[in-house]
Amino acid sequence: MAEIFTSADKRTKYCGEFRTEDIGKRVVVNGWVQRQRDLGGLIFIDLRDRTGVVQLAFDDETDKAIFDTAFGIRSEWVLCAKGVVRQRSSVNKNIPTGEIEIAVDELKVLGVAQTPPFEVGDNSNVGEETALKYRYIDLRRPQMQKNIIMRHNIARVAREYYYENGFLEIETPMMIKSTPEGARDYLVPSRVHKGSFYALPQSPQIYKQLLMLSGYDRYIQLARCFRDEDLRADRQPEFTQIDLEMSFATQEDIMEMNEGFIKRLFKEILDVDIPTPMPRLTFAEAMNRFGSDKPDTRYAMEITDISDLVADCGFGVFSGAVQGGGSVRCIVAKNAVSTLTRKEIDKLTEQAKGIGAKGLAFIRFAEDTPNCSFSKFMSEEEMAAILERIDCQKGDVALFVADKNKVVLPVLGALRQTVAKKLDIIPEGYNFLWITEFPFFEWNEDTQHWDAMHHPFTMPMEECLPYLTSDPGSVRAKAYDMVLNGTELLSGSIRITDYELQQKMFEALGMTEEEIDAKFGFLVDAYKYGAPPHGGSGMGLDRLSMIMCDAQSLRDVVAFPKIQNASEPMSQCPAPVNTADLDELGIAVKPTEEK
RNA sequence: GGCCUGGUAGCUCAGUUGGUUAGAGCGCUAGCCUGUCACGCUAGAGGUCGAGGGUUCGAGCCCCUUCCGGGUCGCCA
Repeated sequence: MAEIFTSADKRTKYCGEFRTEDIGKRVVVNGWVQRQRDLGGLIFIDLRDRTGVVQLAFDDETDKAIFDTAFGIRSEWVLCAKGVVRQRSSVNKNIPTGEIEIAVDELKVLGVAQTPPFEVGDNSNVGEETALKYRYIDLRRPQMQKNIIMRHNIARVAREYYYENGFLEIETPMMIKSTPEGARDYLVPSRVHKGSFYALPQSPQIYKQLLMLSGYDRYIQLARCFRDEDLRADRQPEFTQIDLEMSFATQEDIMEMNEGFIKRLFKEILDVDIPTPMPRLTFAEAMNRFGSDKPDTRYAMEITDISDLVADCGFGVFSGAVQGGGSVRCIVAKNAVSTLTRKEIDKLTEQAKGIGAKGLAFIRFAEDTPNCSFSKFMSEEEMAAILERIDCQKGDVALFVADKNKVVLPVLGALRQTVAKKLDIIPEGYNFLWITEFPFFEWNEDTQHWDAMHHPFTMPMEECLPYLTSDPGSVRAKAYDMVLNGTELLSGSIRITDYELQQKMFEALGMTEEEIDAKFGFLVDAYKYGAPPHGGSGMGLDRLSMIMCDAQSLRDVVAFPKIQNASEPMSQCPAPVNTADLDELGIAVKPTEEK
């Protein structure tokens, strides 16, 4: 039975904060039992809170009743202990409080605990399934507490920085109109308007733009966003964005503002200097050199084009690709022959096929003569020219893809990542860069029309305006992504503020007058009443936290995350609701088909 | 929806070619122990081998179906 907590039981300070200067003081501590060690006539208890542990000591000086209580105490019980801080007779150098202990003379059990399903210590190694089912226990682990506190500090620095720079924090609605573009919306049924639905926002995009029209010229929000799409290690259906918008600002201003935040954040939290301005690559350059619009530039292994060398060679796969308007390109993994065995190359081939390549050609330069999958189709001169172009030497492995550029580049980009991980050549550190000049349009094979790559409110680059309808594929946008170690951390753009141009963009995207009016009528109207030039960005707080915590999954930096099927193992949501509630909403659920 | 991968004690895992009674570490319970700190020592409890079906004299292991995780592709304006 738990004892009652009174004001006299409040902690003097947190467990992890006691030091030698507290010796001799009478103190109160509150916390959870990390471990009880019973040595016979002597009992030690490590008491834990979010700052660390402190040792409670019970010995022959201790009152018999208290000693007996301590004897029965088990892991994860919640205690209030009072006593005098004293020097330990044997110091534990591994913990900050290791020089002292508390000689307990009063002890209250505030909460008893059943044996937990897993141990809370940092050495515990629990599967995610179990951990998430008992997330309230899992969150007690020091590593989790560190991560959650780190995330808090990132949010704190964000608010401090942007407030200091004149940004206003303004909340935008969580119940908004569903827009069928882009990701699937989470829908919220309306009781008052039966058959009608709100949507949870995928981002505050439209509302923050309207705030610019209203004159709140620097806006920030730590905005919750929702997307009903499949999960990944770095993708949760609900996530948080450091969302901002600036009026009377250029693309440069917005990028600088974000760089300033990152610089300050990394200095303050990790004491790491991030050089600014950050390097920049255009989208086209990033694709050509790294095969990705979010390249990890901590290592090289750049893509080389050998199309001109093989355009007329005897290997049909290569010459055919080039003559068909595509290309042949490769990456070279230096000193990789021992890691990239034939078996490993076969695996890479499977990966390449999975992403759309028809196959993978290779040179494996293990012996004096390179082992090459296509050398029999090549003359010696052609082979020599290729080896020279790509700088492939003994010990190296070169991987070639031949196809349309749309296939070649992303496949090599993916292989580059996989190979770098296998070779373990990715250095530690934080490598930021900007990707700019994204294409405005993206051809959608399924619907056979152009989609907006970023979103339809993005400003095209001035020099591209003449080609909006004549050559949409060439139109680039004033859009920019900040990339950190191969992760897209931020995405933003300058917005269209001319409603006639906006109208044109909607039309170029194949939307009819009626569609535009139905979906974005109010937005188009708003821009008729005096719109300042503006733009903004959204930075993924979860991803940023993940990288700064050196975590492998968003689940390590989100307090109560969803698992891969978008459910939550602890509360077991989503869950069916009863028929009466559905009736009130005017909703009937179709029975799932019998299997 | 596709592909890869996993499911054995409360937790983390091992389990050979199909062969007797399925193991280890941690945790848990009990006893001993006055300086531990991942305390130590002794003993003990604890199993629907995810589920169902099949092959076999015999299945944790092989086959089929299915459920549940994880990763990834599609998807994520």
